Amino acid sequence: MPRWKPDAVERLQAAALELFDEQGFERTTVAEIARRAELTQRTFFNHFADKREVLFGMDAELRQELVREITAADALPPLDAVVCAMRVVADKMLESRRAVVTRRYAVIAANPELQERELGKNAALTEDIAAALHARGCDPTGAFLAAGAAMLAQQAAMREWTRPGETRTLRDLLTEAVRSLRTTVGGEPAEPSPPDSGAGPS
Amino acid sequence: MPRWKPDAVERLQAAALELFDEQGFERTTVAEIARRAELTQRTFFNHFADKREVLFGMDAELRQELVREITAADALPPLDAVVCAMRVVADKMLESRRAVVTRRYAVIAANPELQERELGKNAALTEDIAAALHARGCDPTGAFLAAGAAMLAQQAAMREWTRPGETRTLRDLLTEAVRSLRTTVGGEPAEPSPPDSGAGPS
DNA sequence: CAAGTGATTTCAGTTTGTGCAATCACCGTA
DNA sequence: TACGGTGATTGCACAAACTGAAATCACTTG
Repeated sequence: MPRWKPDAVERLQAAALELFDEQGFERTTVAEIARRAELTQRTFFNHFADKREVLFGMDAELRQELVREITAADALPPLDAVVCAMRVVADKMLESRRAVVTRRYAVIAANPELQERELGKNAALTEDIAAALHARGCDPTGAFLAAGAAMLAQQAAMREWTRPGETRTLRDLLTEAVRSLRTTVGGEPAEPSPPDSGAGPS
Repeated sequence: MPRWKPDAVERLQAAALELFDEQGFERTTVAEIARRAELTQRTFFNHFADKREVLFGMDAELRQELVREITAADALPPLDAVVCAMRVVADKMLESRRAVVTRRYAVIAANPELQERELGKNAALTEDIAAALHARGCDPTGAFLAAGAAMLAQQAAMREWTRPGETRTLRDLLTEAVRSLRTTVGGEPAEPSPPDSGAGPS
């Protein structure tokens, strides 16, 4: 007979998601999560750096996979390479888990602290993408802008994808978002050098 | 004789910036900040929601000013309106305080928790910008993408502007970043359609 | 001059997060 | 079989972040 029930990490993650969903993030204490997972508070902090981190488990492998796909898409220009990689990851790792991802997304959307953590994860991912592009010959600023633009489209797509009535695939929503972004950013008759302080009304 | 020394908030902000700069964010305790400002820990938490917030004071007025400028630049297309407003705000509120802003930026860059908070502030600002654009007739997704793109350029510009040797103005760096973003996002050989503004890059 | 206001303080308490030592089933090895 | 090492878990003690409630008291207002 094993000394401990297996899958402590998964049990903690599941308990946390349940409790956050039931009563909110702030009203849930770490001791409570641990109790429901039949573990102790101390064990929780052995597995997760802090209370929020319990919701961000699959981040590492997702990031790893994405970077791999980017370096694989060597032929395409930067933004296309990233978007292409994102489509692959969307199909391979997100599309099948739509229910869980949506639930997690709702929990995060309901709490500012969790939103901040997600923004941090996204920023780290952006840096990784930029690094992968830089390794391919992009200048640092260009790499950062391309990575950021791709993440922007990804965010817009996720917003739609996690909507209650939505049925389109994340892949399609991402493609649509990229097209929209290209329209918004690209097709503007802007004059690059207004004399000073703009031709503003008022 | 007044009962308390005036400007408690400013004193706390100054003390916090000093201490974070001297010994880092984590190694600085709230009690320590309060002591240097000749106040108590409880007073600190009366003025700031948490330890990080003490560094993000001028956010509110900056946001307010930016939104006003955006609604003022009614004639321009979305992205240009936002960038134009950002240039005004850069000139009016940032350029003169380069030293302080750079110092604050360095402190934030040195600590993940502070970076998360800044990302949160930036996200909130993005939402405000998107709301202002939406009020002008943009569709929600388009507004979000335009706001995000502008913030992306702004971030890239800030990175350069706060570099040790850098002498160019934030306004110029922002303009340059926007140009770079338009090149990165717009000029892709997948669908080459630059019908106007004949200066095709690459 | 009495009453009210509001920034500050004190105090007691909860929660997060950490360091350290102890437990004890499991595993490989003699 | 015996035996020592490994590693996930736990208990305990503790710093630090935050919170609610009540008290203080210069200043303001009527």
